[in-house]
Amino acid sequence: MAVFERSGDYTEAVLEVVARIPAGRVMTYGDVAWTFGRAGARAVGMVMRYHGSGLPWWRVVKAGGHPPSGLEAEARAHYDAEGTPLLPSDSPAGYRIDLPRALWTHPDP
DNA sequence: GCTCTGACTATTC
DNA sequence: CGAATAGCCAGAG
Repeated sequence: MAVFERSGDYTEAVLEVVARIPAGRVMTYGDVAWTFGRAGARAVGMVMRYHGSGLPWWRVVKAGGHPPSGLEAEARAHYDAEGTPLLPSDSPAGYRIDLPRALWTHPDP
C-alpha cells in the first residue's frame, strides 16, 4: 500500500497496518505499533486523530479491549455493523471488545 | 531545535 | 475494579 504518502514512514506504516485489519477484527494500539517495529502506542493514536479521516480507526482499540476515548459510541456502531464480537462489561462504555476472538495480527495467516 | 501535548500501556496503591 | 504514576514515541507550536 503506497498510497498513504504522508509526513514520514511512521505515519505511512500506521495507515497501512490499520487499513489491512479485516472487518470484524481489531488490533490494540500497542500491537499496531509493534507490527512495524515501534512501541509508540500513543503516537499511533495521534496519527489516527490527524489522519483518522477515511481510516477504520474503530478497528484499533486499547489494550484492555476498550474503544478510544470519547468514541465509545461511534466505535460501537461500527462493531455492530461489521459483526465484531463484543462482550458485556462494567466499563464506562458499558461494553468491551471480545479480544480473544476479535484480536487480529497484521500478518495474514 | 526545544517543549508541550496526546485516539496509549503497564505497574502500583 | 478504579485512580494515580511513570514511561514511551511522534507530531504540532
